Amino acid sequence: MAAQLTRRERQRQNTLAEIRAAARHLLVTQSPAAVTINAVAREVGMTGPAVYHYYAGLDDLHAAMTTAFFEELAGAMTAARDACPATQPGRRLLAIARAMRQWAITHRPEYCWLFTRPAPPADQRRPDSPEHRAALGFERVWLEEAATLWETDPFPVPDLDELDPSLRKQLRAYSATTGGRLPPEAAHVFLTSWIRLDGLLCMEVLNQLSFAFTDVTPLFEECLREVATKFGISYERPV
Amino acid sequence: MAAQLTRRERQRQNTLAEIRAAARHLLVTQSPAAVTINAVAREVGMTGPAVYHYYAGLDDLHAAMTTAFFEELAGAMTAARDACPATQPGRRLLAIARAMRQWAITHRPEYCWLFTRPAPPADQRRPDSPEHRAALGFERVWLEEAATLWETDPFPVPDLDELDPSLRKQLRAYSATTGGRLPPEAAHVFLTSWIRLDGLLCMEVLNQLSFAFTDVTPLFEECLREVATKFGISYERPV
DNA sequence: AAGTTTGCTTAGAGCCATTAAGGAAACATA
DNA sequence: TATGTTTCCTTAATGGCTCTAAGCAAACTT
Repeated sequence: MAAQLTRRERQRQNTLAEIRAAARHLLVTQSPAAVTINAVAREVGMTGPAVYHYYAGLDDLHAAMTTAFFEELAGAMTAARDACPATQPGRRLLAIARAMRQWAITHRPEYCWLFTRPAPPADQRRPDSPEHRAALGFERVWLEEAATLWETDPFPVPDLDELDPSLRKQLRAYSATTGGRLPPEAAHVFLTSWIRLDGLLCMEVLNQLSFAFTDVTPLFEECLREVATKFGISYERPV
Repeated sequence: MAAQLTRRERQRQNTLAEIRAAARHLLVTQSPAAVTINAVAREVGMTGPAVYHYYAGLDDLHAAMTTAFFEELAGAMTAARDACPATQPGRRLLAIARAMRQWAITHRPEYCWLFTRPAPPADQRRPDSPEHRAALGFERVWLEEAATLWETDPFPVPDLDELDPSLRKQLRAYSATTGGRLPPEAAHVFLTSWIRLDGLLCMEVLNQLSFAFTDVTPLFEECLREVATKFGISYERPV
């Protein structure tokens, strides 16, 4: 399909990627604040205003970075998933979680970027922006596998009637967004597991655990073991 | 003790506080990026360079904000704690956790600020900076109460020998920093509980849960119930 | 009453984002 | 091949930012 592009269009795509790479390089080697139009321009050997021919402004460049990071992260997760047989969604789920942390700690600035980017409240987002679509694609990897697990080998769920009414309502709403693949009570297990894993990861990459921990891996594996229990799958040590 | 200060020194303290207030106002009403020396100066009716007579620069002002936020948060937690009798550390622990979330969601920009401020790795911090001392004071509220609970009514702990060796080592090191008030196995319960509560809070304030939840309160209370179980204390509904 | 400290001012260097205007090269077309 | 158009990039300029330097005036000290 690249061959279908004209020479000019290919050049343009190259430059777009080069600019993104320069921006990422600045993020990783310096800081989020160092990702400026001018600094990026210097990095690729242009003047500042030239960058505006490729990205509409700083916000647009930032959004492109976010999109690229989400896609790369989701790619790492699906790759790890596909290394396990599709007949074992439990193992796949663990593989996905581990790949996610692996990407997060080997690309800490990028993961922090994703986490701390100013996320507007749900009611004022552009659901069709590439950024949002990439974020959805990322979320869906874990969701899809949990749904498959639920369908092939249902895990124990809490009694809906014993949950807080407000929570029940929210779970029903979320269940609907999965097209009913996960009923509300299964969504509860799914979401709380997700929150525990991602909450831990969030604290780790944001350096909020260094007051007590130098290596969070065993903590993550412990968390994973508990999540495995919740999902009714057997925990296996990482290879 | 305020009376012991000269008139000038009192004026100076007033201006320092006024500048901090203006900075906070900008943070809350605009964004973290809006907290600039010039904008703050405008807010208090000075020119930019005048602010440098009060704070050494933007970083210094930011650090002062962080310190003030930590102190206010710790204050809210101790106040809630002291509303419960000291003879019931379990109830106090719950009160502290709820006060922490309450402050976090009523002062969301400030809590995000604390969480996402670029925290340098543990090995390159100034342990005697006001910022660091305030952060310690905040952490200690929860720690002290857990230690008291442990001393008066020890909670169930995991077998140290069954923990990952690396984790064991880290727990021992952390236990030492508590002056031995919490042995390593109790520190494990303490730290994992902390991480679950704070991890959830982190995701909430960073808007990472809005894809599924509009009201995180029942989720937090569920989490608190599990934490209560871990600590062997009775969960009680919030008043 | 004179000297010192303090609190502010303006001026200025050097970043930054962004827009406007224009030149040169590449491409398309007559 | 000559002409027109699109594309890429430039410089210039506006205005915001951090921060330093120099200096004035009021307030304190002696």
